[in-house]
Amino acid sequence: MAEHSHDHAASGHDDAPDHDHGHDHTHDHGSAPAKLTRNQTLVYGALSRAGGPLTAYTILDQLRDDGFRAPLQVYRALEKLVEFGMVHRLESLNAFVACSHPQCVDHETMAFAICEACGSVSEFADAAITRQLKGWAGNNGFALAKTTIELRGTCRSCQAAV
Amino acid sequence: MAEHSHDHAASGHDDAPDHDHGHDHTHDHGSAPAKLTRNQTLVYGALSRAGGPLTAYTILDQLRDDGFRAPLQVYRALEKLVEFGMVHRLESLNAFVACSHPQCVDHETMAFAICEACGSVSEFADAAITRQLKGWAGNNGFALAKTTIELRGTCRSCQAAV
DNA sequence: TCAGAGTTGTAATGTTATAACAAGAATTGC
DNA sequence: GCAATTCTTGTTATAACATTACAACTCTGA
Repeated sequence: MAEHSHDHAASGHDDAPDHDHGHDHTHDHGSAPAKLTRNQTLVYGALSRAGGPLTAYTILDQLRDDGFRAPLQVYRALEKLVEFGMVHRLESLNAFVACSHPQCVDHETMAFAICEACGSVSEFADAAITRQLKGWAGNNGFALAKTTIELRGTCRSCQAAV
Repeated sequence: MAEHSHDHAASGHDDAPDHDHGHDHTHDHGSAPAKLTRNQTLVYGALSRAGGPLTAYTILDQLRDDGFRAPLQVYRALEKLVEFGMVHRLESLNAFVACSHPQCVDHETMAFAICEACGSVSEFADAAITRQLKGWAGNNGFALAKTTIELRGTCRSCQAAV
């Protein structure tokens, strides 16, 4: 797949995320729980360490030593992590990436710019786009549940490296 | 999958498209050729008839009687049709849909609203969104090649049918 | 301790997509 | 016409991505 350089990356902890800092807020729209399960922690750790998109099967391979044997172990963890807003699925890549946004930013209308040369992904939110899409939905009586916005192209550094 | 009601639908021809009306324009950015091959015609016909998204394997099944035996026959035709701008790939569905726009509208920045209840797809273009995305790309030195915008939710008629 | 809910392990299978290779048509230049 | 080239096709096999089904385990609260 290539190098990946995600904005996220390791910011101190090379291991699993420090998921247990107390606040047990209970608004149920998909926010992170107080505590992740072992498998969820392992999968999230793999994605954080990678700093870029990984496929479920790549994650599986990386977690063999931790006892992972079957795809479903990965997919189940990913499902929850996506639900929690900690991980995003990149539809055009059939891959998953750790969310690079600190706190509870929207999570429903993120956009991703995927470099086809190096595989890096930049995650961003654009209020105008969000507004525009919600506007279309409103005008057309469409009850919006989730939005996928993915840009494919070549990132700045890969263009420079010509 | 369910009913599908694509804006496109049959507008006179129930059969393969009338791909041979003379004009041999030669701007090579992915416009339709003067003539499609047999397989391309069959695949495009299946998508037009369906009036909504089909997976490659569904198309394959529909074309058994026409001599199709292997997925590759479908994928190869789809690849060309997408290149020509006559078909779009829906990433979040792993499916394909005939383009519902008459002529050479952008084709690079279409958006799709997919009803999760009935499977219908509405294709639309929004200049403001396009502008906004190109703006982000410009500001971030990202050379934009292709954009995927897919809305998931419930269409007006499916909401009404509660 | 028991019931229930959620999580896990595992095998099998389903679905989507491509690689590799051989052969068949169409186009071009002569 | 007839090569040479190029594009398209057919076919087999395989890779890559994802889910169903079922049994067992673990945690929590009454």
